[in-house]
Amino acid sequence: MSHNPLDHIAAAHQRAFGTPRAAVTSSAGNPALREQLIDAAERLLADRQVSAITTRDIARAAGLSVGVLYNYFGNKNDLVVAALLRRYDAQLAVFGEGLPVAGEGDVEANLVRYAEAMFGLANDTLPAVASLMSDPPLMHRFVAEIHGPGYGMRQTLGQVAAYLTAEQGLGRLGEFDVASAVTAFMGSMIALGLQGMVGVQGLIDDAAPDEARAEITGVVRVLIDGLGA
Amino acid sequence: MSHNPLDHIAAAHQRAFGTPRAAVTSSAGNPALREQLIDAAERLLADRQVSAITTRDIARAAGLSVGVLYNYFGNKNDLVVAALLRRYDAQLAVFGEGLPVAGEGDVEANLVRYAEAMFGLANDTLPAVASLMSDPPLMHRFVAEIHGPGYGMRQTLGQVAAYLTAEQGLGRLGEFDVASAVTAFMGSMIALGLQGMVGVQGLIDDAAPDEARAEITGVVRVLIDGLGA
Amino acid sequence: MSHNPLDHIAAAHQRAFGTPRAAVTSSAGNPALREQLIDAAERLLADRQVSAITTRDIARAAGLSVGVLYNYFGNKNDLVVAALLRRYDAQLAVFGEGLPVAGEGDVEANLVRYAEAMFGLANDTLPAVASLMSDPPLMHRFVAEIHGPGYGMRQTLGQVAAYLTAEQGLGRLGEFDVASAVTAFMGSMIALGLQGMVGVQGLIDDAAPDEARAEITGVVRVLIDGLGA
Amino acid sequence: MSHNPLDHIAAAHQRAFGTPRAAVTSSAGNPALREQLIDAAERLLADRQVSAITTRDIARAAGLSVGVLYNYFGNKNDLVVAALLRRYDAQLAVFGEGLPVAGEGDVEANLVRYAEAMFGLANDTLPAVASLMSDPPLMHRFVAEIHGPGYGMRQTLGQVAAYLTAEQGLGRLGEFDVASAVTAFMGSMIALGLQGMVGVQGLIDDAAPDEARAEITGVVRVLIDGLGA
DNA sequence: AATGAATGAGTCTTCATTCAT
DNA sequence: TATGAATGAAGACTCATTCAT
Repeated sequence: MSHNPLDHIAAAHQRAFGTPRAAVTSSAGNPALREQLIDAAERLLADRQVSAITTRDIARAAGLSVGVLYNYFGNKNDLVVAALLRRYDAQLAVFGEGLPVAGEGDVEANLVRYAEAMFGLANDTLPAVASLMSDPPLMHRFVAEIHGPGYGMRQTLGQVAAYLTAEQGLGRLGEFDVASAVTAFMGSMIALGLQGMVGVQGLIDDAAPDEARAEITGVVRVLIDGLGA
Repeated sequence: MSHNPLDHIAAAHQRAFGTPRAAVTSSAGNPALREQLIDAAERLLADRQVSAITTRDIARAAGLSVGVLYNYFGNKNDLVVAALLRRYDAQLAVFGEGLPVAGEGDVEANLVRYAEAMFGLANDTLPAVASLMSDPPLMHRFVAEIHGPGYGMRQTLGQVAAYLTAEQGLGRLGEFDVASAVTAFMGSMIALGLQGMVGVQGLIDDAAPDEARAEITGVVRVLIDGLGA
Repeated sequence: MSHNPLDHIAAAHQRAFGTPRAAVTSSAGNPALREQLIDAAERLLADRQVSAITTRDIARAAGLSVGVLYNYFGNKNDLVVAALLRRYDAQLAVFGEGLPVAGEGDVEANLVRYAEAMFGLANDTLPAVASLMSDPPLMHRFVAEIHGPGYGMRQTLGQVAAYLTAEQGLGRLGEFDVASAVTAFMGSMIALGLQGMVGVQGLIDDAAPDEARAEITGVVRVLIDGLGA
Repeated sequence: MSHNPLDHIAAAHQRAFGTPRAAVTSSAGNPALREQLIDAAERLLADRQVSAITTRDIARAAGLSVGVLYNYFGNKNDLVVAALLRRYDAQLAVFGEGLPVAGEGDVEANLVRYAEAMFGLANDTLPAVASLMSDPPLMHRFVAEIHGPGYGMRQTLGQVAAYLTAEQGLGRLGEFDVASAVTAFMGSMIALGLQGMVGVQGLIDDAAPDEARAEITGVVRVLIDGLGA
């Protein structure tokens, strides 16, 4: 149990958030401006896709000129990656908040709450991921960047894995491969998120986004009970 | 159970794939050229994302001049949608092939084969879907287009649903909500697919794409057995 | 009187309309198709400006293929010139119809009717002239073409000149330079025509196009009475 | 007579030419560049028609790059309108200069000088107006733009109207409708101007542009004496 | 160091003209 | 000879990046 490959993450997390990100680009004098730019880009990223954001947009949103961008970042992509990372971090940071602790409450109810958190994460994260897929080099840079210890989805999923492992230890859940279970959990939530993203009547099912909640419960039950006879 | 909302799909599928697709755009004389253009676009779509493909690229890849595109399609997007649909159809067409029939063989082995097929589908389909996310209007056109009877992912998932339902009827699987099970199945495969897509070491786990097969089996087992005590 | 420089025109007119236009281009087999094309172009010219008409438009309107155009005309402009000439001829042909004869009726009323005819001509003709001004080479070709004996505005104005001269001979009008009078008459009507063309509130005055009629009468009176004390 | 609707224009004129034009488009930093672009466009407008001028042409003529155009104008048409207005203003500005005052000199000689000024204006203005006729939306924008107080041809014609009215008041000209007289005057000069424009041997008469002067005198005499017995 | 105007390559689209059938 | 699909030059406009101030 204590050997789950995801166990080491909490520590890594602490380390990671303590140290500043490796400088993506040639840094310049005023760190505040760098932040201003990232903040602006992050804000724009919430509404639009990467490809729909121009350097002018970012500069205007930051209340700065386009030129400064190149004082703090090698190019537009460097800034976008930084903004994406910040966004990502913010989303992951809230993930764990208020999630049930192993051994407390009803297991099924707890799992539903975990599922809901994962569903929210998928909804927040998927657009950015999709956005990056349009730009493979950018994607790879992003992935390389978040792959440092303590970053990324693994972090988050580590919490899920830890919960499942703990409940197993308490005997409140059966024997199963935790990593696979995490994949199934997260994947189900991604699938649910894609539905709502793709239009009123989605790629996967007809359910409107609002009905997602109901579906989450259904999926959790299947995952708990299994398909077996 | 025999009333699962996905039940009617198999029939629709047959109907749909028998009739040719409604013409997406204004057509011109030589159908071969139209195909040539779609083929070229489809080929490019395999490598690059939608936004990275120019009309010149397509024309060059097709061995034609740029102007010809507008003899067969109203604009670049019309052609791209056509190419995307073709890609999609080709992928869906092979989906059903050689999949196990309910009642035959071992249930778990059958489910692994279904899972593998879904995994392949996710791998083939996700890039295009991601690509479209960068271009919401195009995405909506695409979704509207594939939403006709007999189209889309729902079709395909219908086959999975039908299999699960049939095995339930035969008593080889337990009681569960088929739609939720399909979501969990497909979602797990999407999650696995995303891993491989996102770089050597993925968003979700560290497994290289090659190890996916092993993971599929693991996930299927979890789905069958469930997490319950 | 018999020496007015416009006198020779009537004869020239007869000559001109008897003989076919000098072949503008390499002619081809079927004269009917040539006409079909000119007819189609002429029809389109009534609605749109030269620059807004494509070879495809003409071909479609003629019920022919684009290629045939180049069998009967050297290029698009040759056809346009031919159509413009035909249009022009048709407009001039109706000009004389029903205009008063010298010596009959009231002179002022007669002049108003002439003025109205000129106003109508200006309205029909100005757009085409303007259209040609956007394309100097085309303009020059057109002008060269209509400059043959018996063509063009001179023809028409010759009728006005003849009327004025005749009334002078009858003593119903005073002594004045007929050519200058024709210029003043036609010019006034062109000015009135430009007004209506240029928008609700024109370049020259505020009068709406509908009020033109009233203005015509006013102008005619000024022309008759003169500005002198 | 002192209530002729054109009377108020002189004052408006003074007001208008004192204040800078309302900004036609989104402006950018360097006003000199804006001028450079307008100057270049204006220069090109002297030779070619609107439709024959490309953004590249303007940029090259201005010694700038194409992109800069969009820093100072929303689009090509905005710049063209600005250039057209500048051309127009320059022409109108000189119109009044050195024109005779009512009560001084010989009335006929004065009218000839007015006529000559109008002829010059027609020659300078007509090409642009014709140019715009090929592009109705552009024409309407231009007309709307020049329709402000103190703008446009009406302004200029107001000076003519004022002169005529004043001479009437002094008893040096008879009774006639001033507005109609202005139309006849301006129209005659437009007709004369069109002749020279339309080619060596024109639409209306054969006179070469150089002979225009002689014709002006002839027309003025007719306008003064009238056609009446 | 910040500014923001200038740059110009690159995008989609149109259309007169050609030419194989 | 008629057809109409193919061609490709040209047009307006965008936007990441540079650089003089």
